[in-house]
Amino acid sequence: MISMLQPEKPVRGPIERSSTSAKVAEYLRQRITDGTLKPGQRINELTLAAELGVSRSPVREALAMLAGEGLVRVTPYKGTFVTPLSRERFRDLLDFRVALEQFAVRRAIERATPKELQRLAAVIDEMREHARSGNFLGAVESDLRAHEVLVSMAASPLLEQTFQQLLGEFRLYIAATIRHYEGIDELATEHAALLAAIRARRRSRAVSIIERHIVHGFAGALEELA
Amino acid sequence: MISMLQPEKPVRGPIERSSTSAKVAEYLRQRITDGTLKPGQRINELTLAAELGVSRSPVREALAMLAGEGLVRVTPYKGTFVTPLSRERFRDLLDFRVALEQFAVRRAIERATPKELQRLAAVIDEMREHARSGNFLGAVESDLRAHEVLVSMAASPLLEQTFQQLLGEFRLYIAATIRHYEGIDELATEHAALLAAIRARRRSRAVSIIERHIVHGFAGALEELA
DNA sequence: TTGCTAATCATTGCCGACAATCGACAATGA
DNA sequence: TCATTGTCGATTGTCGGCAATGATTAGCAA
Repeated sequence: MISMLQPEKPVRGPIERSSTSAKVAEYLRQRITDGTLKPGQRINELTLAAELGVSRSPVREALAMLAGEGLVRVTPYKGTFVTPLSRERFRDLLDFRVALEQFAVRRAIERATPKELQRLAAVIDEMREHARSGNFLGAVESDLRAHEVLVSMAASPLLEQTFQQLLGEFRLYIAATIRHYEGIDELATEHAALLAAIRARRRSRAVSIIERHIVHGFAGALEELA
Repeated sequence: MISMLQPEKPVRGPIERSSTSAKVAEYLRQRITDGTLKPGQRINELTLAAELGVSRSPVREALAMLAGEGLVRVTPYKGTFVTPLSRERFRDLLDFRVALEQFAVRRAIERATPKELQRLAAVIDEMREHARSGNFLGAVESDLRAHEVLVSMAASPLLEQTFQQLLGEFRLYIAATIRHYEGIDELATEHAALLAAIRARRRSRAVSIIERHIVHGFAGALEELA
């Protein structure tokens, strides 16, 4: 079923691997971050190869790439496993994400263009609209997109790459704790406040808003995990 | 010449790939970070495989892992190349490194144990001794080790992994600009000041010291690059 | 039944070979 | 002279197979 392979996502890090293994890698990223492949689950090379209609070689290369990105763990002769969840890991992800986004905010204040700020505003509007109409998942997606836009405003490829990687793993936890999210109505409000602080170039205020937004937003999820 | 392969480094991220490809990966990391393989240089799979006495499969898997880590770039049917240097990239590395280490400093102030602080002090002594005896490379290595210790004090696996990755690429630039480093005598002094600030739990002071230390230390190198 | 040992099976690690593609150079034509 | 096209060698991408390792289960003895 080669048709299951998506047409090689154009924007995903610096990699442009030989279409086949690149497609397998992208396929696996999808399956991992959307929860089809669960944390800790084993990935059988032969099964996967048959499923995608390719041989094991590109599959193994794809797995090696994902191992390099940290999405899976490989134990020699035992197998490849989706990186498992843990409360400590989530705590670490949260803390590190706060650090990354604070950096993003500081840089955004220095170098964001009006156009980019406008784009962020548009995403926030979208978020507000989703919240108003009760579209829970839509609001969460908009929230994530807003964070991506914020990070892109920092104009740092390294930050961007690191954040994308982190966000991939982060989605695992979002998927696993989705029921613990409350107060999506506040999401847009908080983002709007952040945007205002960035526009006003109020560094310390913006930095503390983003921290509160992230920590507060996932406090419940952290509490209920394992 | 299988003997050229190092005995699978135990501490290097989450990976424990099937010894052979893991060894090849480690071998390549060495060659890349010590400058034997220069930025932009092509890596020939067949040559490398023959050189190490293995087949192309583990070589390709190793290259895929390094691609995931960002050390090399793969272009389909054209080849694998060591990630090239650029002034913009160095600028980005510096900025991002500052952000990471500032995070590390803040966390270290909160949770560093006396034992860890003592270990850092020992490395600084070592650094001072190297500088005094004119051991240039030794002092630079001690400096890097001090930064690693600092980062480890933050007790954040994500930070640690990200920093290690960044440091790998950073070494490329250090190797390329090694002649532009002056004032190694000040290195130990600056680290000592940082350690004192951490011990005194003076957050903002420690954060600004680490920033100055990094930015100032590589200003000359940045200037002279390309 | 329980615990240990050994054989069996599934799965991964590695290899050699073949197909696909690229880059360079020569041949052709305007 | 220059651009275009065709060919060839080199290199990469993929495949199927075999060996090595780990997990499972069957067999046996206490």
